[in-house]
Amino acid sequence: MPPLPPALAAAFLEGTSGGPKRERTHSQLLHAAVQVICERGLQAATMQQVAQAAGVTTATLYNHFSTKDALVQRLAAVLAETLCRAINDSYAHIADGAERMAIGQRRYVRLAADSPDWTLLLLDVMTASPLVQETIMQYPLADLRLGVKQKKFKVPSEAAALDAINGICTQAMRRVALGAAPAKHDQACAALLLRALGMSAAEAAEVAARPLPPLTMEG
Amino acid sequence: MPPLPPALAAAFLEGTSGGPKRERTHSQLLHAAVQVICERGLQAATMQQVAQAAGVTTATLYNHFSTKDALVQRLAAVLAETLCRAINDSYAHIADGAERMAIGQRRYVRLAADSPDWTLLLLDVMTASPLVQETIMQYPLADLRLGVKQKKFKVPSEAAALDAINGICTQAMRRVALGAAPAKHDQACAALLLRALGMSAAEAAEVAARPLPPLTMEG
Amino acid sequence: MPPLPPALAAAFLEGTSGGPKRERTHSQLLHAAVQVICERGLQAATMQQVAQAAGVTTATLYNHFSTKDALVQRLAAVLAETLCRAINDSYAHIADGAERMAIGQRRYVRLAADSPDWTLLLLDVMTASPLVQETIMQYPLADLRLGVKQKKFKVPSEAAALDAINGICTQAMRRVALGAAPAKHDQACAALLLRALGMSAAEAAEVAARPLPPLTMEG
Amino acid sequence: MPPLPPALAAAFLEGTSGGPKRERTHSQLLHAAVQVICERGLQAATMQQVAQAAGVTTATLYNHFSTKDALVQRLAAVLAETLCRAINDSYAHIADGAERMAIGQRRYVRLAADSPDWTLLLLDVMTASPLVQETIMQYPLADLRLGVKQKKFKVPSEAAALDAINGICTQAMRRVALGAAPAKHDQACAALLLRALGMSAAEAAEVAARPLPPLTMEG
DNA sequence: GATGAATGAGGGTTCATTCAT
DNA sequence: CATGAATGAACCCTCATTCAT
Repeated sequence: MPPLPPALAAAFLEGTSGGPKRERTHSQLLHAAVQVICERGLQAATMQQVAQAAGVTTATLYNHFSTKDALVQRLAAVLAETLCRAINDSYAHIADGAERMAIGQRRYVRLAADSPDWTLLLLDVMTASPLVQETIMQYPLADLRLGVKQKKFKVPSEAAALDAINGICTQAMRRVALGAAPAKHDQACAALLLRALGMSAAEAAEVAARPLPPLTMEG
Repeated sequence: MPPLPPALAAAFLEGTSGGPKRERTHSQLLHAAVQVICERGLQAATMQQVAQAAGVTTATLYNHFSTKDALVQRLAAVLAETLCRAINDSYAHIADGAERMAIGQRRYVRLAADSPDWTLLLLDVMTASPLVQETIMQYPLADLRLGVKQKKFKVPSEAAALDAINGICTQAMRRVALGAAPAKHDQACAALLLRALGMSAAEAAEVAARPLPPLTMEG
Repeated sequence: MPPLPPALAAAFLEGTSGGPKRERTHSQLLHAAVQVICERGLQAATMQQVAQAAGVTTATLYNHFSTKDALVQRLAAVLAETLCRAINDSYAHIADGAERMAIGQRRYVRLAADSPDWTLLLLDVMTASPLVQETIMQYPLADLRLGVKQKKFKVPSEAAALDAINGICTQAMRRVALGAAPAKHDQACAALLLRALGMSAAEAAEVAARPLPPLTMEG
Repeated sequence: MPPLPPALAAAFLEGTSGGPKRERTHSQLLHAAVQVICERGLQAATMQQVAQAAGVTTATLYNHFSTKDALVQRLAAVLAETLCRAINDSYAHIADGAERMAIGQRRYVRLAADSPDWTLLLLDVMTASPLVQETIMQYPLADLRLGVKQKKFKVPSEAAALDAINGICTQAMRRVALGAAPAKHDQACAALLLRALGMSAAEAAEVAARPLPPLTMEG
């Protein structure tokens, strides 16, 4: 399963082998979907391909997900859940809103370097699932508010700030995934983001350059 | 053609009536494509529907565009060309790189308010056509470099700056097109962008609040 | 179970609560089938839907009826049995073959007014089950022969008479069930039938207008 | 094309070889539909089978009939049109409403003897297409009214009379098609029908026994 | 006897695309 | 150049039915 980010594989794969049969199949189907969508793209991927990749018939696939859209939605939700939890847990011990923001941002961008295909899948899937997008944005939103309360950030509107956070991150991920980014793109983008949110250039650069806490699923 | 932004309609429609027959048909086909894609979405739109909307047979449509992808690419190129030229022309007389940047950004965001469907089409089409995206980005890139030369901007890397420009703008457009934006979202986002590019909060806010030059196609 | 004709519900429902477990389940399955087929139509109804309506799994349903056709056949038989017995019992005390014929006919037509969905189901199911149709026709056949023996009827052939009986009745039921029948359609059709079987117009009208004996399941 | 009633084949087949290509294909598709539905039954017949029988792909079939239902409706309409016109033309010269009624009825019943499969198709298709059924009933309705005006018929209600006409005829056709009818079933049923409509037994028998005018398409 | 899970076989429908005219 | 007509290749989805537990 090459495209799966190694750091997240463990968490996402959990349940593949244990648990009752229905849940095992369910997991296998989601994994097959990841594989296929990574290879062919979201809209070119077919239910048949997913079923075949999972080693079941389409009928079985439809027993678990009543439509292709339902499968995609569920996949988006699971991916988002897994990813957000993993990243967020990695900096649970950081109290500084600005640093939290920078770490989150940089983690996503680095993910794109580690697993380009997977990242494009994620971006595709998010666009197709506004609900999940909102779920994801809860995390940076919390950090944003924390930073504001700590007087690190000052923004004209929360909506604009969210657009900056989401927009810069998304764009950076896409660029990195496509292989068109210079070195330390994650830091540069994080610095720009912090500046957009109201920090001075110096501060922003410093916070954005701090070492990233490790990403483990065991914490 | 309700979804076409009125300000751009004239420019885009040019060529519909004049010129040799082949070019007229060509234009009509592109217009039909805009209509259909606005109504059904990029991927749900079919060649048959486009042909019918243009009042020709599919075979004729294929005489002009050898594949659906070619049609979409061409449409993207024309849309981008028209839009960029119009917006860029509107602030040709502005010498301040920062103000130029802000105006460009705000114009795009306002477009989303005026023509939500058309905007979503544009965003769709851009995602599907990296080449065109690059073309568009030439304009803000020039303004970015101008601002840097004028010491208004200071950025860690051009790539990061472009991601900020593109990302914030795209996200803001989407939010506005979906009707989820507060008032003056264009100004707020422009201000954030200018801050990201290195301006102080005060300066950024002032520049972002300056009146927008009118958008005419005749100038 | 709204579509079940109230007068027949009791008889049809008998066995739902009493008896050994297997028979109770059997009854419940048939009832579920009635419900589902009334709602979706005979051919659109699926075994899954029937099972779900009965609160069991499809596998259980298949434990009782080896195929969908078997279920339908059994349902047809039970419906016919229930219905014929009820109607026939209601005029057991009538000795006049012509009156018996008229009552039977009118009862069926009235059933269509009381329970249109159920009636359409019945017609569907009959068409799909010639054996059951023949079973039903035994009752009017007996009345026909009685009437002939009593010199009330005189027909060129039994087959033709049966076609008249069955055809007029079926058609009238359909019309009534579809809501396209005038008032007293049952009497009018019964009168036509009696005339077809050889009675004078005056006699036919008189017999067809006699009061219907009540339809009870207990008598 | 065994199941097509020879007498009607000519009329129905007209257009198979002449005319523009689209219409030729259209006709071929309808013929293929007749064949397939006769062999497999209405609901078991698939679009694929029809397409294959016509020697085209399913896509072509869908170019002509946008859904299976559309195909069936159109087929019903064409069959009804062909059949009604042929039968009606055959007794255009008869002025007696009763005789017209008897001829129509008998022709339909005889049709069932000549082409049992085709008849069952017709009955199936009619049930699935109430609009067409109404179209067909226009012809006997006209004869009914004529007979009433001529004082040959006297009926309690037009609706009841139509049910008798339609019901007896349908039932007789089915019985004959299934091979369960005695000799001269057409005459017997016609006589019953005329009696139902108010004629005396003697008159009815006499009218029903008159020779049938020939059924030619050339008239 | 009931169940959970799975499936084989196909059904209707779509659409980008081609080619003789 | 435009067209009418046709098509190949899937696609999403359904459902009667089975079998290990």
